[in-house]
Amino acid sequence: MEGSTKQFRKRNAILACLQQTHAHPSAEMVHEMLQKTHPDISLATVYRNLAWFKSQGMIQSLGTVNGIERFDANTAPHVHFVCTGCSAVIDLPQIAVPHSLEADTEKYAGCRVQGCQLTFTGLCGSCANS
Amino acid sequence: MEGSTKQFRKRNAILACLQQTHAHPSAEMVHEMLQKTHPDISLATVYRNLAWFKSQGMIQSLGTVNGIERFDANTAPHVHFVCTGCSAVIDLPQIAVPHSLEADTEKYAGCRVQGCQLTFTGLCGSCANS
DNA sequence: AAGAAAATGAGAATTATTTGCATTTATTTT
DNA sequence: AAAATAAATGCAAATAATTCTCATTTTCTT
Repeated sequence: MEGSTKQFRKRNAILACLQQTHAHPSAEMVHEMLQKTHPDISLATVYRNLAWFKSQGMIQSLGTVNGIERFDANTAPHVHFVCTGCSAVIDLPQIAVPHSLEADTEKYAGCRVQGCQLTFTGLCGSCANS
Repeated sequence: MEGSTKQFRKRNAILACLQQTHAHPSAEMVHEMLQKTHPDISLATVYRNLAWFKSQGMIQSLGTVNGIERFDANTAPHVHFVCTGCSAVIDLPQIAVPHSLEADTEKYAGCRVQGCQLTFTGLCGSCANS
């Protein structure tokens, strides 16, 4: 056997695309980025595979920005900044949500916390100067 | 003149509806809640007025839960918990995002922060026991 | 009361996303 | 290695939340 060299070529391309960018792309952005190397990939396949990776916990969704869902291959919890001008999403790996807030949430809401998302909004550097 | 008693009756009803609930309703939930008192209100009017209140900064959007936008009459920044089981949204007024994180964000992302949203996800009390 | 402006209802239009189904590609079995 | 099975894909149609158009009604101004 020669390994899994050719398995799931398009699926792999979609995941690789997400892993190689920091743009937190939408399905359509992923589709467009793949046009160069995989011009025959269908938008439905991109949607299907993003949903599949998400269900497997291999990627995460940031929710929607302007009604469009954005994805991130980095599944570790981390903070984001979303620009209301250009819809860019920027990672903030330097910032952490204090652990104690999770315990407080479980206490006050009587719930079991599984995830956490902190998003700052505003104008990015370029949009602030224009 | 007898005041503004009858002005914008439906618009007012929509805002009052949002202010009287802690359910963080969607447009359709607002429409349904209003059926009892305003059975002739149209869903388009609910959407239109929610968008208008939002543009005026009188309400805020929590973003989408399961692809559906949810609204909150409380415009003060506060933390939310979203149940992945029943899509309920719970306020956590007891919890605050440390102020320093905003300054850190501006520093690391080179941006101007205008808003902040912290959302915990997981299972609410009822959904955890089922 | 008349005229201007704003709000509304009804349904069509829009748009991101999902789905059905026939076909292609990969994996397993013999 | 060929046949049989399972998974992945493309295409186009279907969904579903939201927005928009336009004729009508309500409210505000004068």
